[in-house]
Amino acid sequence: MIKEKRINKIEEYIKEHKSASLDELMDVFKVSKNTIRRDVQELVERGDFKKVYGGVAINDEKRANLESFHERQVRNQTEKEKIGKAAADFVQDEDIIFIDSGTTTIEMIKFIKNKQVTVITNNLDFIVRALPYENLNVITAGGILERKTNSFGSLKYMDILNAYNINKAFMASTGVSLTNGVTNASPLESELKASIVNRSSEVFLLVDHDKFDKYGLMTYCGLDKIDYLVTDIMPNEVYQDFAKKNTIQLVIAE
Amino acid sequence: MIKEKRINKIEEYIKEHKSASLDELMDVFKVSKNTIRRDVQELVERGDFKKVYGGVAINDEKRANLESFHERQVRNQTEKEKIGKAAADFVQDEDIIFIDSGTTTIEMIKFIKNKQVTVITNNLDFIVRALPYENLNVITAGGILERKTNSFGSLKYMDILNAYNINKAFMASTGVSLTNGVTNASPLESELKASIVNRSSEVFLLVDHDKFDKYGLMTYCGLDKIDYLVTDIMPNEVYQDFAKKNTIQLVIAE
DNA sequence: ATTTATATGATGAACTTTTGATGATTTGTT
DNA sequence: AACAAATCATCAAAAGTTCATCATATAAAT
Repeated sequence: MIKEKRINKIEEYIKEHKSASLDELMDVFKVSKNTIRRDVQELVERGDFKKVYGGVAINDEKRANLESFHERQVRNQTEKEKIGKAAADFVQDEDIIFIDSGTTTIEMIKFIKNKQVTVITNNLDFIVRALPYENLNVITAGGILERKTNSFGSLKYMDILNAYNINKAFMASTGVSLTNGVTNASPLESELKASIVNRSSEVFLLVDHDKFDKYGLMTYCGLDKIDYLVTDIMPNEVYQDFAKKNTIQLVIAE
Repeated sequence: MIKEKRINKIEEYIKEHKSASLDELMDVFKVSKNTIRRDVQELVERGDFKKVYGGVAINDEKRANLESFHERQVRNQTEKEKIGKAAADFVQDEDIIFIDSGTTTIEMIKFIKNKQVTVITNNLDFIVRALPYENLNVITAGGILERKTNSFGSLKYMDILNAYNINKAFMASTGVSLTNGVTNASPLESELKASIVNRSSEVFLLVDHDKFDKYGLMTYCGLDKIDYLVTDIMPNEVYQDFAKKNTIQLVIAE
């Protein structure tokens, strides 16, 4: 087994057991104590763990932080990345775009990070991941931090949205259906989303295939308000017909 | 299988397993180690992966991102932490406080993380570090992301500030002097800061000793507007006199 | 069908990283 | 203070890498 893999396994092991002695790790991974020591040292330097005499333990200060960023989006990762890429292809230099909260929309960062765009977003993960790329002009309307979605929920209609003419809005949703339209789970965010959809010249909806025929607590716009529906699998005929009738362009990623 | 397809499969494989040894890939994809090596090299050049000894692993760019948060403030760390603690001692449950941007104010997080407070802040580092503590109700006015300070610079007076009656404002400064008052370097933030100082019932200024008798680009309030001056070394008599005359309470940390 | 370009596999020499062993030093416990 | 365990520093063997070269196979273009 290569070192990298072993270190990852050790990381998992410690996370599972909350702590571990060096002898224990030595026994489980069948390498010398010396090697374990070096591996542990590396893990400690990465910041998730702290060294204790004779062993290693999780550093819970940073733990919660890291997990919220690292381990969150896993379900359908590759699909989401594909959808994000397909959507990002529509972004051009000088655009003023809105990026909704959600795990699909955040994947767009990888594909627009070198473009010259103004991004308006309430998505905290996106903001943090945009930090290294100075060409991205990032603006947020602010509001109350919602930890469920790592986003800011607006209290009321925000002035900042009036100041910018949003070109393209990239929206997410917890469920899409013909009868209930585009829905999400957070009342605080609905008003903002609805307002964005109305103001943006072009509206993109990014949803993976298993969001169809489902719906969440609040409807923030009808499906007919969408201009581009970006997803990973061609939806059934009912949606295809609806798209044709309402001039919604279906974009199937990859 | 065509090269492109194989490379994509390898990409998926590595993503799924977090890392892989060359031998492992050789075995799975039934090509020579030489080819695997070339494929891996290409994947590494694309940026998502890094080469490790004996194999390849995912390039955890998120980790680098987070490091920029943790490793940034180093100058006068201990002093700043002390000042942060001294200031945090004034924070009580149910307070509505404002936390300014800056490396001193952010230290307060460690000492208020278990209190029941509403925090209004434009300090992005603070927001991120407050994520794990659900008892902290975090609100931001938003605005344009300024990478120099990792904070949001407001465009204009924000409604959100009217909605909350800020109890205690914990302000930072790049320089303090009797003649120039309390100054900072960012024009975008000055207006917000001035408005906060006016609205908050109690104003705390957190500065370490080497900020005295210096001044920055913009003055956002006179020194007399401050109610508590929290620092690490007792300032000279001129400041002591001024404090006495203007009922400013000097707080010397530790 | 022939040429051309690209992709692959095999080999070997020089080089680098990783590992476990050893012994000296530090740290925690009684 | 005395003891045992843990850590650190150093070193040589083992495993892995890089690079160049060459032969072969496959795909694309004419």
